[in-house]
Amino acid sequence: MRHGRRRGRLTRVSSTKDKLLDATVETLRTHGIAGVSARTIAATAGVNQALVFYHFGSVDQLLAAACATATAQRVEVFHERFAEVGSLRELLAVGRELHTVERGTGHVAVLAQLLAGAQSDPRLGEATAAALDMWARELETVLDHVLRRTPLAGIADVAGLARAAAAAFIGIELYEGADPQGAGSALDALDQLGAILEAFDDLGPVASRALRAKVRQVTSK
Amino acid sequence: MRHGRRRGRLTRVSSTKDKLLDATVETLRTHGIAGVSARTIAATAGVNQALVFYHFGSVDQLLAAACATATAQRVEVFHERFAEVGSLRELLAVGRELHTVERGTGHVAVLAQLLAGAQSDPRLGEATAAALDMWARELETVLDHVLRRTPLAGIADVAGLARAAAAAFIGIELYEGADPQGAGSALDALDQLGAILEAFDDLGPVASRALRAKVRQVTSK
DNA sequence: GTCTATACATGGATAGAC
DNA sequence: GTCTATCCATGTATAGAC
Repeated sequence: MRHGRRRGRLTRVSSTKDKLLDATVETLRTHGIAGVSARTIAATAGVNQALVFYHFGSVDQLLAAACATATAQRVEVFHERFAEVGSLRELLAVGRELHTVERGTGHVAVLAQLLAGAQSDPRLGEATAAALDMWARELETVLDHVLRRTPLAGIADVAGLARAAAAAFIGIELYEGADPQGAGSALDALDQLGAILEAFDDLGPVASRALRAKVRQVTSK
Repeated sequence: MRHGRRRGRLTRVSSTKDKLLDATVETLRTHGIAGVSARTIAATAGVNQALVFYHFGSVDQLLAAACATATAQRVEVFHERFAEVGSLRELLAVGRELHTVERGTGHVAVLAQLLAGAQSDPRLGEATAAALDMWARELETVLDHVLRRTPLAGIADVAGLARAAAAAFIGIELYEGADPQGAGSALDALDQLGAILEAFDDLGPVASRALRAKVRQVTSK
C-alpha cells in the first residue's frame, strides 16, 4: 500500500498528484475514455483544472501515470491471494473473486478503457502494455506452480496462456458492461473449462503420454 | 452483401447514409471511440457535418446504427466459413483467419471501441450487446456441431463458451493494439488449449466417463 | 504549488437558404 | 436532402497573480 506516502516521507493528506491519479481512475470508470478530460478529472478530484497540466503535462500523460500506479496497486493486493493458489480450479476461483472485487474498484474496467484509448495513442499504448504485462507475469508464476505436477508441466505455453487469460478478462469485463447475463455465462463456461483441464490430472500414464504428444505436435508447428 | 441496395431498390452510388455508416467504422478504427465526432466522421465520409444529425439524430445513434450494420455484414461473410468447420482445431483455425482478416477490415477493433463506449452510454450498450449476441449465436451453432461426437456433447455449456470466446476475441484484439507480440502468444496458447481439448476425443470410455462426471459436478454447483 | 483568467480549438446541434 | 452559418458548451493549454 503506497497511499499517503511519497518518496518515503509521510504526508498528512493525499497530495494533489495523488488526488488527480485517483480521480482519473474514477472518471474513467464513470465516463469512459471518451468522457475523460482535464476538466472532468479535476472536478472529480476537487482541484483546479490547470493542475493537470502543471503536474502531468497533458491528459495523455496523466492517463498513462494513472494506469501505472493503479495497476501496481491492484497487482500488489492480489499478489498474496495468488500465492495461496494450488490448483487450476483454485486459480479460477481467485479469478472470479478478482472479477467481483475489481468490479467494485473498477480497475479492470479502467484498464479496458485505457486499452481502447491506447489503440490510437502510442503513449497510452506503452503504459497499457506495461500494465498488462504486470498482470500476465503474475499469472505466469501461478500457472507455473499450478501446472507443476500435471501432465502439462514443461509443455504448456504458460506465457501465452497467461496473456490469453488477461485478454479474456478484459474482454469479459467489457462484455459485462453491455450484457451482464452474457458475461456471467461466459465466466461459468470458463469454470467448466478448468474442470476439464483438471480432469487430465487424474489420467493414467497412457492417456497422459498421448496428451503430451498431441500438445507437442501443436507447439512445434 | 447489402451494399448499393436500399429497401430492395438499386442505387447508382452509395447513399449519404451508407457513406456515413462506412465512415463511422473507418473513423472508429483510426481515431478510436474518444476521437469520433460528427465532424470527424463527416470529414471521412466527405459529406457535410449537419447530415449526421439529419439522418441519424445524434452521433450516438449513428454509432449504434453502424455497429448493427457492420456486424450483420461481417457475420454474414463468416457464416459460410463457419459452416465448413468440423472440429475444434478447425474452428480455431477459422478463428485465426477471422482474426487476421478482421485486422484488415477492423471490425473487431471497432466493436471493441464501441464496447468501451457502451460502458457509459446505454444506447450503445444495447447495440453492442446485440452485436455480440450475433457473433455468439454463430459460434454456438458451430460449437454444437463440433462437440456433437465428443465426450462433451450435451454437457458443455455451449452458450457460455461461445460468449467467452467472443469476449476473449475482443480482449485479444485490444491487446494486439498495445502489444502485438503478447497478443500473438495468447493466440498460440489458445491453439494449444484446443489441442488439449481434442485429446479427449481419443480417450477410452473409462476416462471419458470420469471427465463427464467431473464436468457435471461443476455445472450443477 | 495553486488559483484566476484567458486564448483558442473542437464538438453538438439547429435554423434557414437552396 | 444538402449546404452555410451560427450558437453555445466543452476541452487544451498557457500566463501571471498569489
